[in-house]
Amino acid sequence: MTRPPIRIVLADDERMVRTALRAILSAEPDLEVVGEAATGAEAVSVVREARPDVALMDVRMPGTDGIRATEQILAVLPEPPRIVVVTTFENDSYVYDALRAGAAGFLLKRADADTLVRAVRLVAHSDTLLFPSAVRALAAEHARANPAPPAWVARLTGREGEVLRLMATGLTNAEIARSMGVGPATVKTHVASVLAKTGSRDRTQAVVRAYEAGFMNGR
Amino acid sequence: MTRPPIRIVLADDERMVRTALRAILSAEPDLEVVGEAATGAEAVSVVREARPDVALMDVRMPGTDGIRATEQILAVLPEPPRIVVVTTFENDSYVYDALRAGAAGFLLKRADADTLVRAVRLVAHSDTLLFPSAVRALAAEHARANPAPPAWVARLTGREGEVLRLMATGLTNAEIARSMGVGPATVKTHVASVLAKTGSRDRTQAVVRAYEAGFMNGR
DNA sequence: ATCCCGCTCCGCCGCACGGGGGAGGACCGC
DNA sequence: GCGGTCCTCCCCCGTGCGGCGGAGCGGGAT
Repeated sequence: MTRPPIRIVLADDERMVRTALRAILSAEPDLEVVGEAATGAEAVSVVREARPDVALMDVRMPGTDGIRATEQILAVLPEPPRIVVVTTFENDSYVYDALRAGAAGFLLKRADADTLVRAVRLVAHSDTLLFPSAVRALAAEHARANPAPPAWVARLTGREGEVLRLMATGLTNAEIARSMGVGPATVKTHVASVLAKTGSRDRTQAVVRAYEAGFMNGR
Repeated sequence: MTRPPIRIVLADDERMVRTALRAILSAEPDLEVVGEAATGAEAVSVVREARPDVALMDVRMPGTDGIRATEQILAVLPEPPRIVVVTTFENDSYVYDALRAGAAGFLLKRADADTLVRAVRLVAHSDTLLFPSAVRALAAEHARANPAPPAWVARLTGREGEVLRLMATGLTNAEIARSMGVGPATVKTHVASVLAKTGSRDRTQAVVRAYEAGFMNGR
């Protein structure tokens, strides 16, 4: 069962990293590096030209980063490569973005050569492997849970934001006033502004908007 | 580089499934089925005896299901096997539970033999593979985003639940009444019950509770 | 047959809330 | 200096909301 070699594109802004990766991967007979890129934009065009099976994509790159490049590749190409996103720290928020962008895999730079090779073979050969729709669903849920905040969030002034947060904990105007150390009339003014800017008629609607907008994420 | 064979335990309540899995896996020289179990409890004891490298765990089993068995195995054994959870439908809520329980992999029953074998080799050989802490973090976030609903959720009657959902979209009592096809007085009664059962004084507080309790997950 | 519960309504009352005004002071940029 | 924004606070008024008590009706349990 001899398969054609796995075609790989490397995208990393540091030449040394690319060289190291190429050395590791080229040592395997079934792997073949067919292109390199130093920027996100370059990665997109190189992938479009070389049509690899797998792309190793660094997150931090000048210009368009690896995440955006991943999005663009998956959006543009009809049969995109499996994209493995590479980063240094595992607890990066990049992880979520990478999965959401459609990355097939996620790899740490500190990974040893064996792990790297195995990961490449894995994503290349598997149509749907270990975490098929599961990860996708989790990432989608993450996206649903952390949507892009609406425009009105930015328009809220500092005080109005405070008031909205307190509103969204179920406090009355009087309680908010005490909590903020101002008069009730002031709170009423801020509440009115919040209602206007959020397009709500109720404080209840404003609270709903706050939650739906992810404004209350983090207490 | 000849390694010792990968020791595998199969846990599935259907004998035919176990037989089929054993047939597929035994055909590979580097795989060895060292035990079978038909229930979750049995799986725990068999794994404890046989000390396999990998356990294929069906979710639906009489008594303790695969998820609980996974939890117990990982909690009890010092060097637990890599557990691959097997189920029929990929959009099961089991997926989240499996990942949260600490399953190393997730496999669909419709997977072909090649995928199955590859998955087993994969989880067996990899200390930390493609989605190391990423999946764990996502699953943890899922757990945080979907906490166990408070007791009052169960106490709500059907109508009260409907009213709460409509409240939590920012509707007034009159609008809820129209939306439900009942009189405003009826809605007031239900609202009062909801406030009492949720321990809220406001409709606003009730809405907050609804969101915090994950009551509004899914629009 | 009885009780309990859920769903459906009614009236009355007090009040926090929201709308519509206005006003003064602090800060910033042109 | 002057306009703009933000924060602060005031009054009046209408009303949606929530608390209280009561009532009829149907179904399931005992």
